[in-house]
Amino acid sequence: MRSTAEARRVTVLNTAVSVFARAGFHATPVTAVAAAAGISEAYVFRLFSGKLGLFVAAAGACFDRIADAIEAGAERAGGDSPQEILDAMGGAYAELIADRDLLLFQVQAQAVTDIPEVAEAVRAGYRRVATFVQSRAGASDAQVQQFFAYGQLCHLIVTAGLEQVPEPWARALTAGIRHP
Amino acid sequence: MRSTAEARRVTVLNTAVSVFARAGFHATPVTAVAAAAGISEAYVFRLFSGKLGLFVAAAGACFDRIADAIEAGAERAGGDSPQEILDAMGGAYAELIADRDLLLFQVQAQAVTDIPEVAEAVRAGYRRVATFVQSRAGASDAQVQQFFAYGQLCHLIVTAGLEQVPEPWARALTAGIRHP
DNA sequence: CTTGTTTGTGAGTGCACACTTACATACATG
DNA sequence: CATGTATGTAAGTGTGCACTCACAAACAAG
Repeated sequence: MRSTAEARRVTVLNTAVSVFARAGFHATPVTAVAAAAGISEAYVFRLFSGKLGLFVAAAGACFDRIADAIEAGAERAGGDSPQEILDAMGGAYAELIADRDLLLFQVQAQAVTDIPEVAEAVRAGYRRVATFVQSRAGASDAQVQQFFAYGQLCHLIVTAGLEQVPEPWARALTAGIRHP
Repeated sequence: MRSTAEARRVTVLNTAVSVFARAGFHATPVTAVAAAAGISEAYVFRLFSGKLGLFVAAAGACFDRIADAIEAGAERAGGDSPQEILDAMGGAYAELIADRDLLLFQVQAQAVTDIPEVAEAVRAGYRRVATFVQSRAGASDAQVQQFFAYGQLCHLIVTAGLEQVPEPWARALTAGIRHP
């Protein structure tokens, strides 16, 4: 016994977020997650109820980390106005996704929402983040909507690699987005 | 000989967009596309260079249809101001994606941008649409950016099924989005 | 009708991968 | 030390799927 099962689950989940982020649910064999976590494939299947259970749990971990980062960002806001708090949250989010894993995992999760369990996990994640953003910033519906619209734009920018494209249209889409 | 190979390719591509849209690249067997197109799997492999070639070609067809719709929408704009033309384009896009296939295909394509050929196809698609929107509407960079940000928000709304969620946060995110 | 070309398919082949089972090893407790 | 329990794995098993190949049927042209 090197570790407790619960501690293993936590480390496996964090590596699962990173590994699933690259190639997505269907293109990522459980072996890849197991190898990255340093344990055997068989043990992953004992820790989680199948590949789907692992992915859904990883989605939970992903949104947990996002919610925590946004919450911490709000604490560092320069002022009390909704827009100032939203900007602080956006900045914290931009810093968090600099390593791209959390952002890409969200994209991968949205791509497999034809699986009901995944769709519910995605809704639960955005429910948590959206309700917190709205209540903590005291922002209007329109401000919250804009916050998430530009968040989703980041998904396009990163997946398409637009920050590497020097053409004018790409510069227009990436303008003002903090180091994505 | 029932049809020419070129005509077959066109019909296969349009069915491929619909079929890939549902479960994505890796979870969709070529058999599924072939069956939906009413031909054998073997013939699909003769018409296209492998599953990846089929998917990339389908991406081209997808963005072709989007570009055409936006172009047609611009013609029906109520006025000449950039915002009016953008609104007309947005309306045309909203109508087009009512059947969800084109929208979901974009999501699936963005999810497999770890494959370089797909990433390039996605960039080419958005390059075409973005440059047209900017030049045709005469819109500012910020207006173009906003146009695409809210377009990407539609992806989240549809994949997560937010239009079916009666809770306040979901209403905020979907407010003003035309029948997604 | 014969020969050639294009359209089309049935029947494989080989491999990757989700999931299981039987077994091993560490640690705790009496 | 004996027994029990939790952690961990090696070695399968079965299936689904990308891709191929040998072959058939339709059409064209001489």
